[in-house]
Amino acid sequence: MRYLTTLKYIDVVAKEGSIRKAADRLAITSTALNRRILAIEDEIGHPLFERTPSGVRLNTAGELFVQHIRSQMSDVNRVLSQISDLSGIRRGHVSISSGAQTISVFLPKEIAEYRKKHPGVTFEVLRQTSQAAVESLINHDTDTAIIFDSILPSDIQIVATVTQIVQIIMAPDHPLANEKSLRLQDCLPWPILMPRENEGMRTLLNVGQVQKGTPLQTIIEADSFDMMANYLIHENALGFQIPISMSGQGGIYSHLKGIPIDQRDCPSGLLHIAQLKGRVLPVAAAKFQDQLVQRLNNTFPEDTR
Amino acid sequence: MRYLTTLKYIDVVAKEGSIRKAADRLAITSTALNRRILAIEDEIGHPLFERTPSGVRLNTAGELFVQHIRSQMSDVNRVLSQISDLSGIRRGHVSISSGAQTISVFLPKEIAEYRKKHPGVTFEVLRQTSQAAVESLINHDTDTAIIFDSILPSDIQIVATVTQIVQIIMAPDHPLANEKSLRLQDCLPWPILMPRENEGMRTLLNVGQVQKGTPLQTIIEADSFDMMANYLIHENALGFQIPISMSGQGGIYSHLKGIPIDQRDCPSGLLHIAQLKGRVLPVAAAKFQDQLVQRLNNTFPEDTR
DNA sequence: TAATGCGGTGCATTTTTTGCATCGCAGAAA
DNA sequence: TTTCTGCGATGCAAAAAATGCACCGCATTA
Repeated sequence: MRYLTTLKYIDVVAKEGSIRKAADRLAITSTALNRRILAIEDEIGHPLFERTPSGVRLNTAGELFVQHIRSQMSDVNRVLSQISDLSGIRRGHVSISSGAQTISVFLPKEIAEYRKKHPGVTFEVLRQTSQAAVESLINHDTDTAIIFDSILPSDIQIVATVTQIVQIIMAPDHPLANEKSLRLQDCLPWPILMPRENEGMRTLLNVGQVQKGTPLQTIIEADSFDMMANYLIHENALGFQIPISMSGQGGIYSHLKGIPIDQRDCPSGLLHIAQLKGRVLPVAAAKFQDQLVQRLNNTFPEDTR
Repeated sequence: MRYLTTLKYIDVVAKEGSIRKAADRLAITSTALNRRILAIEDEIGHPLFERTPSGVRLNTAGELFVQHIRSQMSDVNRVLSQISDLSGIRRGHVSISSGAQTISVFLPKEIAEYRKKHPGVTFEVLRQTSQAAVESLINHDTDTAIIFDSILPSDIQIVATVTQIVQIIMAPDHPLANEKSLRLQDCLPWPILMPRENEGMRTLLNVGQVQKGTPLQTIIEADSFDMMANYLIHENALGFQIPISMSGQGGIYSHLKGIPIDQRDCPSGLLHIAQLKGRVLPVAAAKFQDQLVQRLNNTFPEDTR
């Protein structure tokens, strides 16, 4: 969209923090870019950027304006895809923020299924922490997010929520593999693979550890659940995972055993589907989100609100 | 905003239904305008207008796009006024849809009070029927609306609601002037001034008339409540009005007597403050709306939800 | 059948945008 | 300290885009 170029330029400058760098990325001269910015600042009657010796930085007005720009640009895309829809074929692009828990098993299956129905739709999947996912939603970088966390800020709209009980995973020949439920004490003798601090699950586990003062022997801290799962094949250690990550057939998790932690030791977590509040999603994204919500509610119906 | 010119042009063309007329109004040549439209249609990859021998008309894609345009333009204004706010003074513009009931007494008072606090804010008041008010909200022609009607479509967000009992108004020396409450039967002997069909109040009165089969002697049908009120000074007739229209001191209503209709004959009406659902209002409009809501809730606290 | 009013197009002109060379300025490096 | 580097801003000429004029083809209407 030609009429959005200036806006796009401003957005890039804001992101790069330098007119020259942005100009480089946009394949134009810094002069041209600089003048466009001066022109629009003049039109608004208020500067948008603060000039520093090392570049530019958004001021308050700029923050407001850039936020507006992003919302406009994503709205244009939505309308454009709606218009494309009129010709029959569903085209579009969906971009998703996902936690490490759902990205490897759950999401590929859902995307594949959606693309069977609408081959014209393309996807973009970002693996992010909860905070990063929230930021991406706010910046209009992603349309929808799957977030494993208890609390979300108020400018995020929660579209669906299911409860996920944390499970302890281990090799199938592990001595604990036949228990029905495990307490944290039971894990003390074994080496532990722990999710990293900024993963939502770690928060839940911390509750248990702090409350009970249980000193788990953490031997590996990682932000990849797949890596941890694969490690369990080689050493008789214990890892953590939530049901949704293990739901698919095939893959590493079919060779592992998962046993729920006793609720007294570790609260169950909440898995949310979320989007930016008040935003109208592009058709493709909205439909895909619908599918996610339905799948979640059907797969984990125990959640009674 | 220069980058919005093309959008603005499209909006005008859509409204005028003709490129040449629109070009005239925009003070440019039809050629230039025509080419801008062709260019953007080309860019979108889909025509926005249907060409007829007598002009152009929006097609479905166009409808979608124009709606988007309007929302963009009003959002720009909101952001711009927010940016102005940063410099201290509150500037802005509020445009209001109002029914005939509130426009002459209630609104002027509220606007005057608001402007005492924020002299930089300008106002635009449209006297409209409920349906027209709803349309104006949807088209982003107005920011907020005061609507006297029972049901509103779902794309309108009701911000506040108060109950208004219909009153029968008359000269203070009218034989009925000392009653505490009146039934429709009591009005039969007197000439009646009736609001027009598309006023919300008429709907309420119809309920009573149809139910009871009461044949009122309507001598004047008008869409101006002020006109009807002024008429009552000259003939011993009866008119209708709701409390909010009479609340101010001074003006014609201080010389008239208002007596509530018995609830069995005429249901009480609902007065709503409403806006377009999902829309973020400009600061000035939002603040003014807040003031209206507070005033309404304070003046008519009987509404207990 | 002529006249009117509509949107679309070729071409010259005007306006806007861009790129190049260059300035002044403020930290970083020597 | 001085030098150097990288930043945004600006004057000027070239390139690109938007505009206006004259005109076309077409459908409706008087």
